[in-house]
Amino acid sequence: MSILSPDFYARDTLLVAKELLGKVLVRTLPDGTQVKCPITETEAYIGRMDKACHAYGYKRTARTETLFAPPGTAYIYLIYGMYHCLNFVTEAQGEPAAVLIRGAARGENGDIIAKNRFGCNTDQLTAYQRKNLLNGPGKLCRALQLTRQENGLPLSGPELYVEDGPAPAVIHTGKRIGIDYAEEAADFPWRFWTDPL
DNA sequence: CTTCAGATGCTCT
DNA sequence: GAGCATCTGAAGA
Repeated sequence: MSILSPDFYARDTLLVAKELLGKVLVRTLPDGTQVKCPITETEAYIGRMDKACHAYGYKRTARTETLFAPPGTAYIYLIYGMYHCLNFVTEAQGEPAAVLIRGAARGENGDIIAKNRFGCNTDQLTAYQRKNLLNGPGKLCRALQLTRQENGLPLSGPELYVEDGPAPAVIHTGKRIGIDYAEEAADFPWRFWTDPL
């Protein structure tokens, strides 16, 4: 499998958000273990026109600085005081835009995910826990040990990158989650997800 | 299955 | 000081 290059990310954010579905997120943990997770849910944020984007109107602060980094950079921030969200910077450099990774499926070395989320082995999970391992941005970052320390990492690897993968047969589209404050942008249909694998 | 409250700390005004 | 791109456990239907 080939690693997606910066060229993949340096395109229209909505297109990248849709094409990321089915691609495989690869996280190399500090101990060297590689965990792989096919991406199942994404959202687009485009500073140029999107009041929900942290860098709306090209607002440049300490936090949004990463959104102005080259396409193919990881933007990770703390939300609600205790969870992290993983994004990939998109568009041409200087355009603050990104794709939020909201959900994924369990792939290679999935045992690590059960350990990080619930502190037990995969076969000890309840059916409910099994279905809710990676279906949210905070859960994903917890499972893959991603924090603000990993903010700004290039997606060219080795700590964090995306491999090519099969496009899903069906892509669902809808409103984004948790941005009711964003006025008209709250209704933009910029959330994309696949059927459960 | 559903709703609901609480946790918790960084960021910007 | 206010607000936030969320999650969990408890309680009710």
